[in-house]
Amino acid sequence: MSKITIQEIADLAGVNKATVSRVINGNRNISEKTRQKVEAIMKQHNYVPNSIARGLAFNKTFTVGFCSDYTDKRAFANPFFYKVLQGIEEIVYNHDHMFLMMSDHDNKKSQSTFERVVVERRVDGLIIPNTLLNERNYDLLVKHDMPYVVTGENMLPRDGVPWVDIDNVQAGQILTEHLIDLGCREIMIYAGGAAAERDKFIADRMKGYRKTMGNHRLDIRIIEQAEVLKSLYGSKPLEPAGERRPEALICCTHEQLFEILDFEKGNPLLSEIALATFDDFPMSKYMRHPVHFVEIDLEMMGKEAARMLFSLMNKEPGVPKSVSIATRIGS
Amino acid sequence: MSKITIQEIADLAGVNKATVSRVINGNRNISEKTRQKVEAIMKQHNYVPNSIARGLAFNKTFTVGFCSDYTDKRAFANPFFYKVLQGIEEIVYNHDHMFLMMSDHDNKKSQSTFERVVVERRVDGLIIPNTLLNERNYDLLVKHDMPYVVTGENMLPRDGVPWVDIDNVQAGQILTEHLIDLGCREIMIYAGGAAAERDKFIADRMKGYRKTMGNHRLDIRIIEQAEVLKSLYGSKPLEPAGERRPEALICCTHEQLFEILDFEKGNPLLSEIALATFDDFPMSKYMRHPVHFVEIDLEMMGKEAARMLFSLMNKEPGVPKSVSIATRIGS
DNA sequence: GTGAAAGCGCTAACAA
DNA sequence: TTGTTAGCGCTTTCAC
Repeated sequence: MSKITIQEIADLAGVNKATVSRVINGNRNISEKTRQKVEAIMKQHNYVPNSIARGLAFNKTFTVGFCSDYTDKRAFANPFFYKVLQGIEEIVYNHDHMFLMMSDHDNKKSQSTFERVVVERRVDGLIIPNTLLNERNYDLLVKHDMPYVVTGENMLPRDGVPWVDIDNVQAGQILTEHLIDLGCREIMIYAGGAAAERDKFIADRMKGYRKTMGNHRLDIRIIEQAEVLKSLYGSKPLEPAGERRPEALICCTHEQLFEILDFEKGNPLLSEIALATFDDFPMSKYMRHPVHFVEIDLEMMGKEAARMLFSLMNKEPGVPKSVSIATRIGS
Repeated sequence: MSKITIQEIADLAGVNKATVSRVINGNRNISEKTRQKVEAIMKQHNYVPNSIARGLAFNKTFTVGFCSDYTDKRAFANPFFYKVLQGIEEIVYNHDHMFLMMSDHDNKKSQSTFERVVVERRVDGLIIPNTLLNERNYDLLVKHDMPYVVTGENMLPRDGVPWVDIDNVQAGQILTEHLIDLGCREIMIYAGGAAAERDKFIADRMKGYRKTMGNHRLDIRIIEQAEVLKSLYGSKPLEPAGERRPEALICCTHEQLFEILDFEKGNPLLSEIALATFDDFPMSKYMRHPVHFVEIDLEMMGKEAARMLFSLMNKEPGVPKSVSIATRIGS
């Protein structure tokens, strides 16, 4: 079954298929009588226009794509990553579009998936993580005039790249503020080696920390290596100020948090420190060492990205080129 | 740009577009010379056939869909759910198809997303969770002759529904076996009220437990309510056998595990018991109360589902109507 | 207000 | 081996 076409509906209704098309597309140049008749027939036969044919005629796919970074296995393995998808998905379907999800495999043959999707015009717009926006992909998008939005702050030195990210500076601030509220004064931040230089979001979180500590006239203490923590409890601490015991440690990423947690075993003194990090996860309340979290609304991030993309696709004027999403302390 | 069509390539090569089409589709009835010339032109102009037009001509979309159960918020919120997606995605793109992901919103207007996708033939095949295979959707799939595979054992009383699931009986067995290996003898299983009747996978896990306990001539102890655990340590235990202290407790789902963990706080005695459940998660090693896990290869489940779907789409003979995937004890 | 016809970009008979 | 022609199902001028 299911092969019912616009022509058959037209025949059944005794009209031309152009008329049926007008009904489908809500064209107003049509008598109420005809419209009703055609609609009745369509309903009766459960007629639904073939989206492929429509796409061909409109030169549109009514589909939005999301391309994840396959090389970054962690991203795909990260459960929270998917909250973003969920947010996107909701907006996309509210706009009566479909949602094509892919990861950027290099295909054995010829092109990467990303390239294929752009070049074949399988979608009308694309959302990609900032890690995927390199020179090559940027050029591809521009050349093919494909609307897109980047999740995570854009790192490519190009102007006008639309992106959506959480406000990492603000996140660093409220987390630090929260620890201060809790009574901590000696608050350290673990930046993990060169990570802060590589990843701007880490640098931003640190900036928020710095700012808040400054506001409260508290000393900034940045840890580069977990090993440093050991000496903090020695008889001769690194800090010239002497015996100031650290009370809290902010980890900029979950990986860093894990590193500290692993490190903790050989270092029981660490267990006296309040641990804190960004982005809660389901099992956090059952952890051996309690951890303070910032709540990051990744679903909102997905939604904002999708909204921005539709604005771009519709060529709406005055679309902001970037959106930062505020975070809050989890309850 | 990017608007280059088959016709223009044909003109450039001085041949008919049918000839170009033959080159594209690897038709062998073509001279090597012409093929080379056409291929050169295509390459030179980065020509890629428009997938929509191809789809229309072939009456195929080269796309496979996955529909998640939106009403089951837990499923979408469950991080592990996405490992399945990852598995599907890999197979789908290896088959040179696209992957359309959706959840089954009821659309404000007219139909549900699921229905739209099936009816508009947006995909050539569909993977859906068993929770979504109700009478209505089943009829829709059959009526529209849409190939599909179900993840999770099929619960709808229909024959020939193709499904992929993990082997829950086997999972129950190896988890029980593992606890026995660890020296536990008094092993309980927490089935959580009417859950076992509602969800077959719970019943299956219990079946595996029963079987293994029987093999080892150990007593089966099924807990229906967490409260029962309290009395086990009382002076007059419920069990007629008297003072047999439970040594391990198997929780059939993560929700049950959480329930027990929450319960544990008011019940310090519980902390002596070994806890076990199915399907590991990233943070498990940092939990206050160590938990034993069965490793469930959800990615494999996705892969098998996708493979089965392609077999169905290609009308291969002798496709097995269901696949059970073995689990193992995590390291 | 409605119909006829051309065309979206591609494939697939059928001829030559 | 290649070109011609007729669709695939829909939209959209342009007449009437």
